[in-house]
Amino acid sequence: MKNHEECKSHIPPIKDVLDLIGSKWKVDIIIALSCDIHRFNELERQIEGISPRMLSKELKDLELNRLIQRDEISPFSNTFKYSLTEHGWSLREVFRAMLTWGIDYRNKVMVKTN
Amino acid sequence: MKNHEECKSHIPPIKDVLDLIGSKWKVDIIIALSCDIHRFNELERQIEGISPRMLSKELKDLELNRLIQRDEISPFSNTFKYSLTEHGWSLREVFRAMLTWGIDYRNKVMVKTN
DNA sequence: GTGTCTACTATACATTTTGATAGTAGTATA
DNA sequence: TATACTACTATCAAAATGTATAGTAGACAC
Repeated sequence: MKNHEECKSHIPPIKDVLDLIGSKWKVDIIIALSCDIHRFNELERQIEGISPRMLSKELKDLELNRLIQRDEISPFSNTFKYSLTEHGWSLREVFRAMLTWGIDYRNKVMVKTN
Repeated sequence: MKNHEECKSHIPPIKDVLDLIGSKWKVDIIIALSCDIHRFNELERQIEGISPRMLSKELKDLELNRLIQRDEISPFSNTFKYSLTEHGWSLREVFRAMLTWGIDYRNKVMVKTN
């Protein structure tokens, strides 16, 4: 990398990604959705330890940021489904890079920060 | 993606990455180091708003996780330098993926989560 | 009309993370 | 010897994040 201003310009977009997917349950949710789990209760059951409050909140964040969308399954049914938007799917590349690095790291290093 | 167990196996390595670089100042620090800024005071000056307490803590986390290393510049000098290890450098790919996605996202969407 | 399921919301609390401020030990400089 | 610089550490407060628990409103099943 050349000069520090150029370096610095990389920081905000990278932090955006972290803001979007960095809270405790977002990765779990996005991966579940990418794996054909769509309804609130299904997510609640698949994601061990999550409370409805957190699930609801994280879903809302993701929806607000257009990574997922919420649709009624059929009118008057009180059932909804969540699914990844195109933006959400496009995170695949980021996840793949993290997965590759993370697996490699686990094999080589691994000390917990806290 | 095929079955949910396979999906789930992706989660821990991805969360490792987030644990390692997800706290408030880690990206700033790693990018500064990748850009030839090496000493405590230099980092303190370049990274706007960071307190010595946080800088110290984040450097220690990163060192503990072998993403950076700390070396004395010369013996008895009370000056040190921090630099990326090979593991630290290997994050480049992850950062590149996040940067690309982040820039694209900024151009297309962008609503703040909180 | 009672119970059950879905999809949540509300309230309060606990924990974690970050910030503000001041201080310290060692070396170098005038 | 006094001042300043490097590289931190300590203490406490504030803010952000997450948890526990209970409750609600609509639909459906018997």
